[in-house]
Amino acid sequence: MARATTTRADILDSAVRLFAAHGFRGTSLQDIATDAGCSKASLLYHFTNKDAILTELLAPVGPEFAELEGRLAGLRGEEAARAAVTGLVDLSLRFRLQVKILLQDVDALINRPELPAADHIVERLTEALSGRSDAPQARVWAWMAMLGIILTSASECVIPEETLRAELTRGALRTLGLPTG
Amino acid sequence: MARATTTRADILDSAVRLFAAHGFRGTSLQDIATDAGCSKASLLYHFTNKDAILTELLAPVGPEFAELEGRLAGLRGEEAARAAVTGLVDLSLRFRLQVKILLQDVDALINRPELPAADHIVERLTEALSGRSDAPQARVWAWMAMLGIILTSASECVIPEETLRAELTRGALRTLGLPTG
DNA sequence: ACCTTAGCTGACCGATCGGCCAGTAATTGA
DNA sequence: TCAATTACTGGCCGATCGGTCAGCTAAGGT
Repeated sequence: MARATTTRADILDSAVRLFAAHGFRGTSLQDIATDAGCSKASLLYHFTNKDAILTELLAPVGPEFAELEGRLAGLRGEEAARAAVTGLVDLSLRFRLQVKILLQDVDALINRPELPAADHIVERLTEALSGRSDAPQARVWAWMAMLGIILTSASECVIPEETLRAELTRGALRTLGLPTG
Repeated sequence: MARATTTRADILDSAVRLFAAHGFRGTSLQDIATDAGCSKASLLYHFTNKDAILTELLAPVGPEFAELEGRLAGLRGEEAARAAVTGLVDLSLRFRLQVKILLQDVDALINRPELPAADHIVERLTEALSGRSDAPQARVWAWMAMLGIILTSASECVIPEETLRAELTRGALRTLGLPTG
């Protein structure tokens, strides 16, 4: 019988927190080992290499995502769209730490002194929507609109610029609950 | 009179493309120098260090963002929200390469084999919205909704989960142009 | 013709990285 | 009791990183 050690679980716990805090590349094996209270060599005894740790952390996401895709295949039109939205919301909330790993490197760059804090724009948007900056739904919509605009513009390169400009504006206004007139 | 050399401009041109393709950390000084057709030492003759290159690339974004914030300060309510949206769309499209730098590390992680390609869900959403997968506005809205959900969920940690779940769903449905019933 | 300077380079440096390996201590089943 | 296995470690390795430096070359001003 194997001894009831918690080292392996400790490593995974430390890794997911450090990856989420400093990014995958920004976290060294020594960082993880120190945080987990073991040696770097012990870490590489439990995992073949650094990548294997990330792989194991992301492993549960894949099948769940595939299941959602399978569910969508049997649906059409508005029903499919609604299922996709609720499924994505559910997955995003259940794997928040994993998503935060993906986001970390973006944060590190967005918080550079040459760039303005994105929070300022979100704050303005939230105030504009609610008059008060602490209304939860206004904050969520403001974040969604801002991230939707900024990140979609970088991902969608095949669409003509004018079309993209018009549709990004329409989509964001609708996200905020404003008429697209 | 100084000689009309293009090395400095070549370096900036190579850097922005390589940063956008492989991320800041994923691009070495040697990579940039090779692409620009000069030595690494020459690169460090024109720029004090690696960070200075990124700083210069991001420099034009800051003032423009600040100007947008200033414009928003003089507006209220729906007018402010509309100005924020059109301003954000404009900035995002004008600094697409810079935004792509921020996004690159996310792409590198999202394209791991354990994670499903996000494009699949976008494809399903687009089909659900339009019946045809090549309708430009449907693709844009699908991307906006997906990125809005996933990334907002990681950014908004203070809001109670149930509120977040409800508002993410409402916001995404509105982005897609669907009733939030 | 000569000096200054801008532009550029190869060689090198210390630090840090992921990863390897021989060896050790402790627990286990026989 | 003892060999085998598990868990773990310190020390080391090669590679790569960002960055430095002395020195070369050629263009310009005088």
